Amino acid sequence: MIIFRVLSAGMPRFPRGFFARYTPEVAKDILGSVLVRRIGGKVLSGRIVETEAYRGSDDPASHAFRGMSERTQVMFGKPGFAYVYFIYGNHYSLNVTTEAEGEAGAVLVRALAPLRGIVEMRANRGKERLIDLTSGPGKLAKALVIDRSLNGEDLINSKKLFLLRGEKPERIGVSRRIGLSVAQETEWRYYVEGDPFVSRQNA
DNA sequence: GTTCCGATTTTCT
DNA sequence: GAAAATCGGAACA
Repeated sequence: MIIFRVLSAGMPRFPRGFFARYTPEVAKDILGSVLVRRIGGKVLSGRIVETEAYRGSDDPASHAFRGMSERTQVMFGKPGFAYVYFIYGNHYSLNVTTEAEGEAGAVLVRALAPLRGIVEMRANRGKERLIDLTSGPGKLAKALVIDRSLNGEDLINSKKLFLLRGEKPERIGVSRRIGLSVAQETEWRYYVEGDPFVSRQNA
C-alpha cells in the first residue's frame, strides 16, 4: 500500500469522464500518460508513446463495426475499462474503452517507453535491448504480462492495471492506422514525434 | 538496411 | 473456411 501511494503521488489517475469522449480525442490525450502493471509484487510501467482510435458503426476497421458480440461487448460498455483481444494466433493487444456506455469505442495502446520493471520486461520478452521490449502492441502486452484475464478490468479502480496522468508531449504525429485492409484513409493513429519507441517511423 | 513470409488460434461468415 | 488492430526470422542488398 505504501508503494501504491508513492507511485501515485503527483500523478493521479484519470477520472472516468476522461474516457467518455470522442475516441480519437482520447487517443491523442492519453499520449504521455503512464501505463502501470502490478504483478507478483513488482511494478512494470511505461510512458504511452503511440495509440490508435477505434470506434463502432462508423469505423469499418473496428471489431465493433458489425455490432456487439461476445468479444466486443466490453467496447460497448463503460469507458475506462481494459479491452484485451488475442490476434494472429500469437499476440494480445491492450485497449482502453472510450465513449459513453452503449456506444462502442476503444484506444489501442501501441507502444510504450519503458520506465519501471525493465529487468522483468527483459525476462518476459526474452530480449535484452530496450527498443525490443515495448515498441509494438504485441510486444508491450507480453512485456507487461497482459492477457485475456485482464479483459474487462476497470482501469479507474484496478490495482493490477491502470493509467496515471503524465506530461503532455511537445509534438504529436498523426497517421493512418497500422495493419488494416479497410478504412485505410482514416488518420486515427497518434504518436510522440521523434520518440524511439514508436513502433514505426514511416507510416 | 529492406522485404517477404510463416506461425497459430480466435472470431465471424 | 478465411482473415486477422503482429512479430520475428530469413533472404537479399
